[in-house]
Amino acid sequence: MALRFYNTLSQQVENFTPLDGKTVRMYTCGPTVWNYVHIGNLRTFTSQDILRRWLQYRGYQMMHVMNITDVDDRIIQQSAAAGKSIYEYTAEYEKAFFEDASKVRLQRPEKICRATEHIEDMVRLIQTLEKQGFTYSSEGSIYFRISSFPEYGKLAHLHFEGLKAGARVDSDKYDKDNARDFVLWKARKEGEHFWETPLGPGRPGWHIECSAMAMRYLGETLDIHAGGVDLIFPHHENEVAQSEAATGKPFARFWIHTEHLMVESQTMSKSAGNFYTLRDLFDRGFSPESVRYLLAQVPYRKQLNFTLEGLKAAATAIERLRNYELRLKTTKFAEGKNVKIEERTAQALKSFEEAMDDDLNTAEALGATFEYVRETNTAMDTGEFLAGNVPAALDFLAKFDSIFAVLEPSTVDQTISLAEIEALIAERTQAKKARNFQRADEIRQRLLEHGIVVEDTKEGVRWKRK
RNA sequence: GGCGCCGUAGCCAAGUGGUAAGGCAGAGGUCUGCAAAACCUUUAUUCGGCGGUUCGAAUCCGCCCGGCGCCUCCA
Repeated sequence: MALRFYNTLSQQVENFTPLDGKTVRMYTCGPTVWNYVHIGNLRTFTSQDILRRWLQYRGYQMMHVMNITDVDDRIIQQSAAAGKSIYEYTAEYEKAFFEDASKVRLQRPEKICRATEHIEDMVRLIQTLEKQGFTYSSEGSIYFRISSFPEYGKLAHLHFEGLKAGARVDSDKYDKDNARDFVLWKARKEGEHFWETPLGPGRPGWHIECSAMAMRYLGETLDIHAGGVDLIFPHHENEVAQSEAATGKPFARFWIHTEHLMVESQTMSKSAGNFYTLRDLFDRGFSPESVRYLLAQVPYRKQLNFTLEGLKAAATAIERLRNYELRLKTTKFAEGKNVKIEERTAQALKSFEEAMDDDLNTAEALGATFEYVRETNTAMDTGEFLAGNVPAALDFLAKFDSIFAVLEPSTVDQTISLAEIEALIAERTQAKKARNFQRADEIRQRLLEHGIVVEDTKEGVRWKRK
């Protein structure tokens, strides 16, 4: 079966191929850098990371653009409260975002772009819309007239015909013809950051940045546009309207949206305030890999219930995979190659790939992986697994990790050197030979304090980092 | 009111017409000086409830119950 994704636009799973057959041009809505990102944000970014990793696995080149929203109402408000310029204020959170992103092993998009550095692109796009009659001005602000774009609502599948203008929204405080019209350019307000432009002094509306930057770097029609489900309306809907009104071409072929997560079965939102940041979880002793694993294990289109118990389970599951990898790398298997096991390895890889091709079914992909691990562990116990089977097994594991990226431990104790570890282990082996188990256990305990676990196997001692 | 999603073992979760993957936790066992690791056995005759369609349904249809989302800033 071909690679396929659920497309919000069609509400169906569709086969995916990039327009030019080679390079996937993808735009994702990045963070608004007004605060630390929380795990809800990270779920979306992690699912997009899995998406881009899988596209690359399938042989495509990536041209992935992610924006940084560094000017909006909250930023203006918060920076003013902190007595900083918006640039000073957002620099701190942008830096924190990239630190967090790298902790959970998000690949860096090919292009990162800041809204404040693309004001000219936005102005030009607004001018194009003005010339074509899609806009109107009111008190220095410029609005998009949704009644001029008949397909408005096609992404979010909302139908507005029956609704009276202003029926649901308090339109008094806006100088809009229709309450659902949205602002492209906001007139300057006293004390607020503004740009002097041909449109007059002011700042961009929220939606225009994504259209302007996406089209600037990716052209008028993107292969994929992704974000969290809450962005479908109005953000993405408005992007569709303004972009397609300007170009007359489809803005994005695939719209891929990640479901929200819940925390301990409660809804989570910035406004509700019940959210964890990555830093909170590190403080509780959880590793970045555990967070990544937990976020990645539930398919992106399903709500994920984030719990601390789930994080512990994730940590244990990762341990199991690491132990398996260690066993593959350290065991002296009998010579030869078991054909049945080679076939089983190929089959496991195929199951893994088919699961990922199927709209990124990570749960199924993990199932295929663990099933294989259990079966080959058994084969190792019975001696059926031979030295010649190791390369293919390691290859499968490497492929798994090229997507999930959890096998490499991220915390390494630097207070003890390799030489010291080896020396202590040698001493312990001697102590054991002399049946001085007290000394042997003492050494094992001491190493454990450095996060090193010593294991006695049939073939001798081996150690690993916890 | 409109649109959409979900409800599978203690927890997480796959499976969308052919007789319940996987992970974690629990119990027992093998191995071990003790551990660790690994393996084995065990844990849902059943998939929110009630009807219907079918040779056959967790999977399709109807109704009901429960949870969530969007229609307003939000990943």
